[in-house]
Amino acid sequence: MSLRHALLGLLGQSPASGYDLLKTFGISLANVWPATQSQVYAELGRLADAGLVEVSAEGPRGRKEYAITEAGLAELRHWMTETDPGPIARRSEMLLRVFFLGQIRPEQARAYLRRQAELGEERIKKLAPLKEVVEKMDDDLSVYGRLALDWGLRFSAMQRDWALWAEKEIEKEIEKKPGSAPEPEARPE
Amino acid sequence: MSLRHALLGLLGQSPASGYDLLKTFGISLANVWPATQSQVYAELGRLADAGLVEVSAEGPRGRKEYAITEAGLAELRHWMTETDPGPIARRSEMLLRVFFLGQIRPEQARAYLRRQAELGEERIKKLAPLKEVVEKMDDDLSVYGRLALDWGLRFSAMQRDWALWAEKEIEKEIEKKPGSAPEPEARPE
DNA sequence: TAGCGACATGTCAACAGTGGAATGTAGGAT
DNA sequence: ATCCTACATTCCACTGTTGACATGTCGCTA
Repeated sequence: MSLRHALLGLLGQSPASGYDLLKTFGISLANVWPATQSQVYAELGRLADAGLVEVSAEGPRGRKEYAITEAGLAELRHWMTETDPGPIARRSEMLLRVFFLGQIRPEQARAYLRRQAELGEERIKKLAPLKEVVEKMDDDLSVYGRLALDWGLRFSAMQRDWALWAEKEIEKEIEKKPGSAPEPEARPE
Repeated sequence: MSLRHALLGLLGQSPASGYDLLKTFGISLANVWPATQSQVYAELGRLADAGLVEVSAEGPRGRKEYAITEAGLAELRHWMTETDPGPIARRSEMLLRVFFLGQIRPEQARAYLRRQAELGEERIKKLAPLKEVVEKMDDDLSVYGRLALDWGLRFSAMQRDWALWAEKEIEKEIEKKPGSAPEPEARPE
């Protein structure tokens, strides 16, 4: 139930409407905690019911600006300092497939890993330019957004290096026992 | 909907009952794709309805052993070779908090990152001994389980190094502007 | 032979997340 | 004056995930 804390965290920085928050989820938080409209508006309602946020202003078009309350701040700080974040990468489709690599032809398995290395490399290329953009943002986001960005960079590099290494491992395995390919492949039909 | 493919992948290696599969999810797949009883039995039923698996034998206690069908194999191979895995780490509570580190006192922020470094280190210590265990398993798992394990090791090391670095970055930030701590902390009442 | 633990499946309620549709308003440009 | 775009919220149906509960059987051992 961390969407709740994501919203509290955002409102802790400054009051905002659901619409504003949604934009943030679409940009800076998109990669760490995506959320949809339906989720955000619903959770804001629940948060208000619980007294953790309150409507601080109403604007045109029915706009409701929410601000965090004292209780909300306390909850936010408690979450940040007293509880451990859950496991990082609960599910990974990418790794799931690795377990089944023995069921396709070795060249296909190698291609898969090569592709993962490429994806890592691409991600680095996409993230790297953001570094300068983040540098110029308002102070908190500049400092902490940079930390998150760096995590992404390191992660992608690790992914790429691992995939490259893994591909070589499979190569070695092929040389060890050449004739062990599983049946040819789904027939064209 | 990758639980479906996880089951196909497992049944692609050898026929098994829901109970058997559940044990696998509890062990080797626990870290890449956890699943509960309810999910596994329900999905097996759906898979059978779709003709991707079939009951290959019935045992004592109502045991139903499922085997993958030709259609299932085709679907498995298609998934493995023709489709890209979804994004690796969709949500990360750990990184979400990083964005809000400016809202707690700098020492608390540093403590958080130090803790993340520790968790990475602990995870390495827990995973490293498994290397030898995996080495001794049946062939496919030995090769591919090792790849997955190595990913975990590299990931944890990356996490630890990043957190250590990030902590130093915050330290630098503190020195730059000393008096910027947000209000004291939730008061003890 | 009684009982226990492992085997084995099935069902249910609740919640989180996804995607889309419906509805309407304000403000700026033509 | 009109129209378009961005603003802004609400509702809904569907799927995936969790955890708990219910139910029953087999095989070993005390």
